Amino acid sequence: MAGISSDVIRGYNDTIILFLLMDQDSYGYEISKSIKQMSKDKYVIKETTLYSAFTRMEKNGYVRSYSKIAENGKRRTYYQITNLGREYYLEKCREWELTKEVVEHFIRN
Amino acid sequence: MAGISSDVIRGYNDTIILFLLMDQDSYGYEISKSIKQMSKDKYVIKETTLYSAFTRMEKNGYVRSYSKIAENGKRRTYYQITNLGREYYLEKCREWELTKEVVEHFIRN
DNA sequence: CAGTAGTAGTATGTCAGACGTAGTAAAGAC
DNA sequence: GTCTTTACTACGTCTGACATACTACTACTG
Repeated sequence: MAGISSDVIRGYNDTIILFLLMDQDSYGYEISKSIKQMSKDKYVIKETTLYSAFTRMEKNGYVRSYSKIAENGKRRTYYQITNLGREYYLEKCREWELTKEVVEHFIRN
Repeated sequence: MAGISSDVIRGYNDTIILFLLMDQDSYGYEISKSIKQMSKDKYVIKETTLYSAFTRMEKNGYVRSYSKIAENGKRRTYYQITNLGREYYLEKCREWELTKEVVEHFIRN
């Protein structure tokens, strides 16, 4: 078992992305690199998963997007977390604690 | 937030059910009661989710089913975990530990 | 100077798991 | 004699993740 299967992390991709937007705006490629790095290569988010998460979260009002020309002259789509996104993130964190507690009753080490 | 949303636990329903079959054979209704009780009402599995998990796991060779007439004279479908099911369960437990480690990097308390 | 790797995405369609709704049927509770 | 609990089955829908493919520009590499 090299990495993490998608169904396990399902429902937490949004949370992970929002976490990375808490302190500064960011864009797809950078976020995917951050996830890979922070998880020590244990989780590499798929591009399509990432970008569809952005679309969904923008629709839900958790993030806002804007275009910016980066230092290298290339256009990038940046994402900014909204207040609603921050609330959602914190709610998901509480939910995670609850889930963890429940699941661990059924795990044998 | 009363309970746990389905997408969070997704991918762990099979594991939870297999855990409850580790020590003795059981059937749908009993398993659903056990989950509710062990999670202190924090997680109540939907009937359709439970029974479709049985079907899937039987197809995958993780459980075996047989009909039995219970004390009360009613017919019940019992499920028994297989060796493959036990292996799968242990693999999911290891996966859970890994997932937990990864997700917690992105959770703020 | 061509080819490859990295950066930064978009488009389209498929699949699996969870769930909503509904229905069946028999036993026990009030 | 109706309501609740027990014990399922059938069918259709939705969502998130993913496979595949494509665009386009930059940097490096031999």
